Amino acid sequence: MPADQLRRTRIQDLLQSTDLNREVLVKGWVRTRRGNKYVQFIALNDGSGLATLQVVADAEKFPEESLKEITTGACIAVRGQLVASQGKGQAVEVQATSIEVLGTSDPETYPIQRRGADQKGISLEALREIAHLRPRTNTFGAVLRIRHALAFAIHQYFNDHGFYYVHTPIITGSDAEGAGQMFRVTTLPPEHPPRTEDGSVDFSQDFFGKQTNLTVSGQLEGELAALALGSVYTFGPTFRAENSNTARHLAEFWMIEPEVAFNDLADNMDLAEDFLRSLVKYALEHCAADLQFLNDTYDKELLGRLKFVTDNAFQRLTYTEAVEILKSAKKKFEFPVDWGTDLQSEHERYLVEKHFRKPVILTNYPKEIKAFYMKLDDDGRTVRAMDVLFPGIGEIIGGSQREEDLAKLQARMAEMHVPEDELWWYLDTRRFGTAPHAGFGLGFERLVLFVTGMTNIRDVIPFPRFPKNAEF
RNA sequence: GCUUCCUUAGCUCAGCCGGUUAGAGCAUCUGACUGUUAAUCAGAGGGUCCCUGGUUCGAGCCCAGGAGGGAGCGCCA
Repeated sequence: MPADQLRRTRIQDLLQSTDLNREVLVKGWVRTRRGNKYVQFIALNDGSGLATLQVVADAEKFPEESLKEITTGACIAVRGQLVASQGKGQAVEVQATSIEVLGTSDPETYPIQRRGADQKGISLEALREIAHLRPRTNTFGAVLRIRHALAFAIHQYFNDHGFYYVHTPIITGSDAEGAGQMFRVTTLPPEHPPRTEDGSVDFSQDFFGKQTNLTVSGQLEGELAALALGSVYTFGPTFRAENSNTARHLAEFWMIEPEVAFNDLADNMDLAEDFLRSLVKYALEHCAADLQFLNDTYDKELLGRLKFVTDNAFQRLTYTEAVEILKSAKKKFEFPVDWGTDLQSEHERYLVEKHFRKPVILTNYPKEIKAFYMKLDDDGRTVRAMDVLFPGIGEIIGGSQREEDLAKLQARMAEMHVPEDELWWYLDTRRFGTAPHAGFGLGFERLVLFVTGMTNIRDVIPFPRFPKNAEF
């Protein structure tokens, strides 16, 4: 094949190739270059995997002066022979015949230099300041590949189980979804918005002719779709304008929300558990090298924890049973446990990490501490809610069987001061062919947190959005 | 939003009781070395000690205010 018709090969594919002594073309970013006046070695990475390809440049073809621009961070295209390696660190390498520098990288100012001996390298906090370059690191390459694999596995799971992917709106006309503070969407001039006669902002002149916000949940629209298509799910961005400063919250995050007609709470738990387990299993099977790297680098118990989730049933118990366990626990809690109040992080962590030592599904919470749309239990005190609690993460899933009875739903809305007129379309589902149904929300980044073993949610999304930060 | 800790070279960090010209490792640059792979060895350059004000003969260090960051909590996914 003529050289100029040669097509680029992904480095990951080359490293697994047994078809040696052929001409190849690779393109990627230089991790390191080292050597002497006779031979130079370039470690090249193209993002197709964690491992680098060793490119060998002999001095007879490449005098050292010609390699000046091949510095850490530079982008190069290499033609050469794929050969068995003479060195010990790799099975194959590329003996270069030509190297083209596609993009230089000033070594004095490129911030991601190779990590040296006896030092920790750039901290995750420092990398957050250079989020535009951090995908070049081993850690973020691994996290982003795993994030992709999990997203793919989610679609595959639902497709294989007869679910339809519905696209719920990102801009919503409702501000009564009950899931938190919303970001306003408007095209009105911020300095001098049009006013009505009573002095308030005249949103009838806004783009949509009314107040609009970014969605905090696709659930209500998901319920509409489930009551037509049977089994559906959403997977999209979600926005919360809460001033949350924690390692588990983002202002912009991705949420997966399955909703299934005719499912009750037990079906909902079965779905959540099987779903989570299959996603973890997918990652273990398809991201072995990246997970091994994260296990070795950050958390020696990561792989063990993931395998534990795939091999063991989650512990299911009611809120009432959990309160009894916590009350009889010897541990002194900062906040007292009492039936009717929501569990604190320390209580959830005790149940998951100390008492059961496995993922826990808590159900049947007091109605006062849960959303208006959850189905009332027969005792009139609790609702058919479920929270899935994971070690290190806390609440990874929140869901419920929904109240399908129109009168009971309206009564709950009145109790909780949810305006009926804004949700007339939602109530219509209970007027026309209502049906039992259930669903839940899974925070995608919390799933990625658990699977990667990262400890801050800002490190599992490419460009995190959180209070006081919308750079990049 | 609350509590608490932190901010010194590109990165990771020392810096004693407030006392001369600010320290290390790595990175970067220069040189040496015939296959390296956390390469090795020698040398060099590199500082708004987060900002503002104060105390003091003298502040990286003490005090006040501000900014930014981490951890924990609340809200939740």
